[in-house]
Amino acid sequence: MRLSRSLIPTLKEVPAEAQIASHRLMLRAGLVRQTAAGIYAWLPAGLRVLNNIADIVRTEQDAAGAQEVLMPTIQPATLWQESGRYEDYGREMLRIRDRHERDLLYGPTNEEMITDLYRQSIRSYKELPQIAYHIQWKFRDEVRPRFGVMRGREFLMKDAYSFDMDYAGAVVSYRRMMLAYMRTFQRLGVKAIPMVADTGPIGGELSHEFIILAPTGESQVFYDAAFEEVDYSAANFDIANPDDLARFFETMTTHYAATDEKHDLEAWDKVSPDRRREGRGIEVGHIFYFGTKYSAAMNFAVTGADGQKINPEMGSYGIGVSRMVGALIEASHDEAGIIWPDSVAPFKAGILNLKQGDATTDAVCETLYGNLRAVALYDDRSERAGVKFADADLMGHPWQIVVGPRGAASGQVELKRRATGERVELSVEDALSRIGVTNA
RNA sequence: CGGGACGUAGCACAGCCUGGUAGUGCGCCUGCUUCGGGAGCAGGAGGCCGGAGGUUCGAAUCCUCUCGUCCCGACCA
Repeated sequence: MRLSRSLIPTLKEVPAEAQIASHRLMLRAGLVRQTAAGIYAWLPAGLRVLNNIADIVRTEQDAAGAQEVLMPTIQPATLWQESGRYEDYGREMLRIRDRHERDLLYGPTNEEMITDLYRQSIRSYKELPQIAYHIQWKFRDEVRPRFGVMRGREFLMKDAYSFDMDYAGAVVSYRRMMLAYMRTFQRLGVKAIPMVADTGPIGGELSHEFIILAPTGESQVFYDAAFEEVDYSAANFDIANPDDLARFFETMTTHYAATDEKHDLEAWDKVSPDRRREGRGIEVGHIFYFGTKYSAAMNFAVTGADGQKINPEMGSYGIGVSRMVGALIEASHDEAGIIWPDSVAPFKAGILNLKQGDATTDAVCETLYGNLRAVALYDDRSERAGVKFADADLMGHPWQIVVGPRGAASGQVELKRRATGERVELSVEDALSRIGVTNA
């Protein structure tokens, strides 16, 4: 994109409402604008990040054997009355009434709806197990939205639901999702630690929160270094193989990990001191098994091999996609701005034309832009160099290609790596190949 | 949901106590100079002071109501 023709309004000063780093940077870098408390419009650069994250989540869900669906944002109250949650959910649920006085709601989650969809069509044990997911906007009318996109009222979430014939099958689905999550977070360029979470009335061990490490995270976390050493790749764990999943699950659950609320000093003492890791974290995902809670309440039963009706065992698996945008920034920024991981950056590279209007400089920039196109943001504004440097650092492109009149005259550009600050002078061709574009 | 603040130009804020022609910095526009880390000078545009009522000769300023936003705490992807 050409910056001069883009709705990417960077800000030099910070709007008063933004307190935490990610919120300030998201506003300053022109990723989002607030529309109402906890409700944001995603501008071009922000939307690209959101889509990049969603794509990675999607790829890993598909690889785990989950199938993508898309359920609506608006749901009929009747479904929730069946499960009893219409009354239980409280004021967090945004309730709506249509012109026919029918009660509707803006979905905060989708257990009821997915259960309804399955009960309509799935009759036999031969059709299970299955996992379905969707990436959809949710609404929870938080009393106090804050931290920008990290705790908004409207948020984009990937939620998956598993259906199995028995507990053993549900465990396999659970582990499969857990592995998919670890791979997802790895690809997103963050360290994530699974932590045992409250299972509430369901009981059991099958509920985990995924905390990604960020210096400004909301809770203190303690964990064994073992989590940082696991090889989550397909070479090590075949996600389709239950034995591999069992081995994976064991490594995830035998090592110590807890947030400050659940920190167990006795157990912590047993972790060898050189392996103790402490940090702060942000919750970005949650998976849990809840048995037949919804299948029983909503009368979803399939015929088993023995002819008996059985309520499938269910689990649900969420990743806060929009929250992840904020969390990634919390995990990766400095004084000057955002430092995007390559995998999610809105633009792989920023092209900085330091002398707009200079024939040679313009020509070199156009060549670069012609090769990079959609993966680059070309700063073609008639701004001074300092402004362009500052904005490029703010926006956090992994690479900056700095084109000045002196270098341009001899075919040289400067390539800067945002994460390290390292700069090198090289030819246009070499710059392109370093970035990973080879058709120069 | 308890507690506390704040709404004045696109952004950050002053003015309000003590009513009397709405200001500053940044940003924006024009010109000249400058030109590799948020330039300088000169000129200019931009406000129903969140909204509604009230008090007053006169309200950004005082009073009442209302809407919105933020912060702390309890709660959540």
